[in-house]
Amino acid sequence: MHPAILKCSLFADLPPAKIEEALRLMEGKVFSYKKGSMMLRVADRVSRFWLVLRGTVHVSLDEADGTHVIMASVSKGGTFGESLCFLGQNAPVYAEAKTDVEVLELCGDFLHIPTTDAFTFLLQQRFTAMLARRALEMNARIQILSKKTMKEKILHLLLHFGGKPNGKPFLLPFDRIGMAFYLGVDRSALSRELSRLQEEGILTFEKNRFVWLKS
Amino acid sequence: MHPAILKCSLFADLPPAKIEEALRLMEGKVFSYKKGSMMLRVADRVSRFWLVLRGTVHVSLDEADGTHVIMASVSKGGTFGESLCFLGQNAPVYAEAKTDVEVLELCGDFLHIPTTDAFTFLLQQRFTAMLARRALEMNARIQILSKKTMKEKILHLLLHFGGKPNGKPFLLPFDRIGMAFYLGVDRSALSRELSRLQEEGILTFEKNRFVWLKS
DNA sequence: TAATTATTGTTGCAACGGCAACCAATTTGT
DNA sequence: ACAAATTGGTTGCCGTTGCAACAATAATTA
Repeated sequence: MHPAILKCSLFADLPPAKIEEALRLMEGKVFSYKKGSMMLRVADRVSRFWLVLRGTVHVSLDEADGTHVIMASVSKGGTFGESLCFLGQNAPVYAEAKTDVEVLELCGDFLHIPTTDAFTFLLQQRFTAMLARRALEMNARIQILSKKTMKEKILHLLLHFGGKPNGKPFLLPFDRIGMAFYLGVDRSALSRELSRLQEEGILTFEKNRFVWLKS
Repeated sequence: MHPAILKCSLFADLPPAKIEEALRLMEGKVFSYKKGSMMLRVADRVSRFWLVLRGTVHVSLDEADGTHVIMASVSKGGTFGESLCFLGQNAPVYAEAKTDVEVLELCGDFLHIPTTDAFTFLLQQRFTAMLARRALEMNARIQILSKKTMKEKILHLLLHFGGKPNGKPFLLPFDRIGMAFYLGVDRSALSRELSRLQEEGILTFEKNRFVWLKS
């Protein structure tokens, strides 16, 4: 039983035996991918979704003009492909192992079968809740992306992931490139602005460890 | 039977009798609100969601610093509050009638009851599909918001809502303010850039009617 | 019809931030 | 241990765009 499984809201708080049962129901299989390999290609029909057990996966999209857009960066405990899986759509994106990764592949077929079995229904409910939470999460990102200045974007991101400015250090789930991507800004410009914020005495940081100084 | 109901994927293609049945199941009630009135306030417990029958609703959020952020602009056939409703969360946002509106209020309780009734299950499935599609839709918006230049944002928005550049005029579901909001840019800067695109011979427009000129 | 309000387009100014090029430090692989 | 690759920070340049103020229509209301 991999600990990352419990980080996913689908399986959180379930006793091991129930997790086994869930994995059977969802035909859970573990796969390993080498850094750089694809676990989902554009136009693939999606009928499963993925839970990342180890490493980082980038869900990306190549546009007509050749630009490469990272839609999501998923690491331990995170999932991707649920929406496409439920809809059974062809993928408009591809998923690439950014490091060596281990993923749990889950089949969504059980979501489309009516049931009165309490446990199966619980999993269906949790899946839908996951989609709902995902929508709220994306709302938060849209809110950040809509900010006009980089400073505002950064401060909102830190409040969102770091909670209240109470002097306690906290970790962001991004490296600089990932952070720049999430904010929709240039990496070097982000470094510049972060340094500026540090000079202003608003916060300090080192790598992805941040500390608020004053509110 | 209001025609806007059929624009919603929950009810699309259902015969009138089935729609009646669905509305009974979801305790559908029609409400009218005057322009400027609130149909959902911050911190309200959400156990219903809404389908807009007439007019436009803005889902907004007031931040600590006093700024006012429009999270969504919903008009005829559109819904809001589904995610919060399913999760039974308290609203982090409020919903305001931007014009006089008529909305259909729907109760989400039936979503949490296991069933083998084919029709009830169909509605549950459609609701989940709605959340999944919403996530994909938000993905598209995030993709647009992540563009670095306004020109790119505009062109992607138009491709997204107007389809292929085939010389046929198409309508955007925004006025300029709404469009600027969706793109996360300043309204007047948007007007300037649109005029520039027109000068460059890429497209023509008048109000919210646009035409691609060359690919 | 006159007055008011809403909507869209225009422009000057200043600065925010994208971009490229570079360096330093750390990590990875052989 | 060494080379190579990755990651993060710095800086100069200058184009893009936020912002404010205003003009011109169009739509609404008295």
